[in-house]
Amino acid sequence: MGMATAPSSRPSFPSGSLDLVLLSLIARQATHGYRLARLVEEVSDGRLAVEEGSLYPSLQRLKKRKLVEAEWQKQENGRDVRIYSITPAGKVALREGVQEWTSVTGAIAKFLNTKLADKIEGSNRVRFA
Amino acid sequence: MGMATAPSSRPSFPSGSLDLVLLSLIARQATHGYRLARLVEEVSDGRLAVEEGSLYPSLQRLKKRKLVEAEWQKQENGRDVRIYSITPAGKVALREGVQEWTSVTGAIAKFLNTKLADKIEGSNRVRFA
DNA sequence: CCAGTATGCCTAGTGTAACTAGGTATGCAT
DNA sequence: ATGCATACCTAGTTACACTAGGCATACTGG
Repeated sequence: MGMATAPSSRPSFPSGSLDLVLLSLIARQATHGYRLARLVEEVSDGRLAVEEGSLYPSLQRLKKRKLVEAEWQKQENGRDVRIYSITPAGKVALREGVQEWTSVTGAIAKFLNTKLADKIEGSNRVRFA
Repeated sequence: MGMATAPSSRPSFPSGSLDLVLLSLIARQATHGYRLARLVEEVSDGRLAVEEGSLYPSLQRLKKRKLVEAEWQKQENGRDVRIYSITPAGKVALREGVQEWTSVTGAIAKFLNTKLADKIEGSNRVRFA
């Protein structure tokens, strides 16, 4: 309590996944931050949302790690937007990151979905109780 | 140093997943903390590892939320261990948590795996640039 | 004309959770 | 007796998603 708390029902990005999701979007098409936020909601059918306070820091992290480049561009509507595009290093990091993420979430899914009874019962390999 | 002691690049749990994984293990069989750590490594074939500095705080969170109960028990080998078992509320939370986790990681996987080209190209629904 | 809304970018501060790096203690081998 | 595995715990660090603002421009309706 106290704070604006317990918004526990709001879907959020598990720590570490946001950078990867944004990088994957940028990899397919260079765009600006605001549109990335829209794409996240659109592609996930509203199941995910990036707050701007998460979005821009994430983009800065990607930029600092040289996985993306940023460039100011003037749009047709006259607005100046920062277009982010992926770098070669970004493509490598994306591939590795996806693999890592897939591996970890796959392992976690095994805990959450599988019947582990046999694994646990047959666990006399583990010598204690 | 002691035990398995991960090479520092060892994959870690995305934020929020550890409580869920531990709860799922406890749900199948009441056990103590140290064994949970072993089970995590064993079941995940070494892809995941819980450090003790993550393990015990996680168990305390679960206990505080009344999703598990803890009880000191003497083992055959003479050691006193804290046995954690799931509560009815824990079973509910586990079911909901798994569903939530599955939904979120499923949505994320769509970004990471799918060819989004059409989705993005056909994005004139989004009226800007 | 002016208000409101959507677009667009940014940052300081907060809370949480996984981790680092210790500490304590016992049982069992060597 | 010296270490090693077992077993538990906590203080402090770090990373990051989020809250809660601020700033500025374009377009719309009244």
